[in-house]
Amino acid sequence: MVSTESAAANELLAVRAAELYYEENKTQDEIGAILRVTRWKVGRLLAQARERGIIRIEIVHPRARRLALERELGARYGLKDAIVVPAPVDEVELQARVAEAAADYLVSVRPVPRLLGVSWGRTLHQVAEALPVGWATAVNVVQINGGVSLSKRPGTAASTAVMIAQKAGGQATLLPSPAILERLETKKAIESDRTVGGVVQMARGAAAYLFSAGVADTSSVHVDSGYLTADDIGELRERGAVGDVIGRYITADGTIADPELDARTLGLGLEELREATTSILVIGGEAKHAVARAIVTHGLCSVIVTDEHTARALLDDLDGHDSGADLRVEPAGHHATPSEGSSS
Amino acid sequence: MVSTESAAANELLAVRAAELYYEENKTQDEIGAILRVTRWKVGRLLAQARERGIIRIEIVHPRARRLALERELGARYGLKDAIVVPAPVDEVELQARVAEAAADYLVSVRPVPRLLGVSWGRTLHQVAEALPVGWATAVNVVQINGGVSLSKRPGTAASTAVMIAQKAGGQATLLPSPAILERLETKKAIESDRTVGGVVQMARGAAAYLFSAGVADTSSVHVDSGYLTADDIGELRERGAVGDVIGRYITADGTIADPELDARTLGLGLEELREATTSILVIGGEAKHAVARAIVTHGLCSVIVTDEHTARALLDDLDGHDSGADLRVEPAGHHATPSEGSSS
DNA sequence: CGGTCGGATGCTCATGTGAGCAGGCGCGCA
DNA sequence: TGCGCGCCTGCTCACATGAGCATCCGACCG
Repeated sequence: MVSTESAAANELLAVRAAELYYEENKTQDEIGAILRVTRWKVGRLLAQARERGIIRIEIVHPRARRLALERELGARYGLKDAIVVPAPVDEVELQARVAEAAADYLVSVRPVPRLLGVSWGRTLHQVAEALPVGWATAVNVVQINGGVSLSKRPGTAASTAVMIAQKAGGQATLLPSPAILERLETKKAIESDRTVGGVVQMARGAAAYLFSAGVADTSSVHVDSGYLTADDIGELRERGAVGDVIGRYITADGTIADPELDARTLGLGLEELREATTSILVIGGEAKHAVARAIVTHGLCSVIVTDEHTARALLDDLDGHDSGADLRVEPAGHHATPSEGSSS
Repeated sequence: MVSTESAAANELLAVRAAELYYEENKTQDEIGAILRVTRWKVGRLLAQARERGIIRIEIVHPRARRLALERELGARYGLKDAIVVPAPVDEVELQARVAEAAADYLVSVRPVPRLLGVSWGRTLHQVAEALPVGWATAVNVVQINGGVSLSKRPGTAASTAVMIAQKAGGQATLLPSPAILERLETKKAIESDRTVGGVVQMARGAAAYLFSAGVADTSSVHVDSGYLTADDIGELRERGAVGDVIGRYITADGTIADPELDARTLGLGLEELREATTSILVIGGEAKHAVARAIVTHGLCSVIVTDEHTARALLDDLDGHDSGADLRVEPAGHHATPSEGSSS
């Protein structure tokens, strides 16, 4: 077969052309002279080499992004925006990068929200730290779910909201209440208290929300903080909980795992999150793929900031995961992205 | 320090620009619009990103080459040509690629040698196999050092020369003699035999030589073939031998390790190799760095075909090299390579 | 044997891109 | 404060490049 033979020869030519073009910075014309082909053919060889993946261009930088994945994610789940950072091998580094990216994104959000609702946790704390002083002017911050001032961990809950507000020269309004109350009556009582209910009311009016999610396991801050026991987590998992969003445990279906527990959970509800125009989910790492999937497939966020592994996991279709999305992978992104990207 | 801050900002801009340019195929003008800078600045950011190594362009293909290393090698050792292939993790694969590259090179040698002198060994056998049928027309081949027809290995010695000749539609002239004789007298006697001496004489007239080199250890084909014992190798190593070239063991200084042994070695001498206009060394793999160095530093080859690790080892300067390798790695290559490469 | 089709080839032309240069800006130094 | 000095900016212009098109060649089929 002559065609096979010439195809192989062409591929070799393409490799030589690519070397001369990308490594030696020669012009296509010069390459043509060297390889004894016309410069147009050189151009075609190079195009071919790029298509076939012979040439790999990679941007190696901690702040690099994965725009292709961002587009795919956004298109697949109808997000307003998606930010995907390359995943380093180191989990700690990964969390740092995601947080940094979230901070970058927050800075660039337009219009600048006058009031920003935030949850708390390890991730959000890192985001707060990554924000530059003066990242915005006069942005007030309100805490959207009950928090742990009692935690032994340095700077959780309150300090996160405060730091974000401070760095924007705004006021922070905290939610002075536990995340989960032991008795429903207590929760109702505390909720009706002006200082608590008022904050929740204020949170409902936030122009944007910034939140993360936790995994339903014993490493959760809820266990650390004493709101839940290992047994509680065990039961939640039996009910299909994959993780929590602003304190509320959800299943892969995006439904509340334990309504009774949820009723005792104080703060913004999932509906408010779903209906918000800007709700930014910051989430990264292997362990959180399941929660992340639950959140994006059920419209609980309009923006996601994550790492490329999580992004790919979200785009990979898992054939059989009961109840929920039954996604099917499309070959590749031929999405003719008509709109210009946003995020600068 | 304002400069630090703006430099960091610039770097981020460069990263964003690179992403949009290389991953999204946007024009510099478009990128300028997105990042709110002029298109000239975008051009400069991209140039900066390339310089700083933020953008990594790699050509992933088994037949790819390392032109930069080739140029450096050629310049450093005054070679006519150097062929460097990327090194895969797998040693077997590496040998295959080097052999393939050597075959490619041989095909492209101009003027086409009417008579080609070849040695034998595992490497050269692979080269012979990698040559396409009809790689040249009417190229005759002559064996340049004594060979093992007796070896248990399939297709060594004779078959290598024969295969190369056959594929070029030429005649192969073999050297019907052992590589190393036990007694000097025997060697002299056999050498003076017309059928042997004539071949050696013919070999001296070859227009080009193709050869590899062996390591001075017990895995050598010389040991396998029974020409040398493990003890012989031990003694050679004590005398500083790093390996053999067409059957002759040399030290890192490029001198004959054991003159007495060498006198009993039949075939072309090192001087003939050194003075040849085209002598192509095919060598790859970790173990052969020392021999390779001895060969190139002492002008025994005019062309080298190797892998990138070997190439880098050859370019790394070792301060004190007294026979035993005592390598010292230098930070990186800032070697200004002034001359344009040759190899087509 | 002649017709037709698909893919590759070499071209024209519009656009994209890099080199080189004048001006401006901020910094350091007196 | 005033005066260079060097770096950065935005520009012109020449060149490199990719899109689109007419043509050619070989393969396949009636």
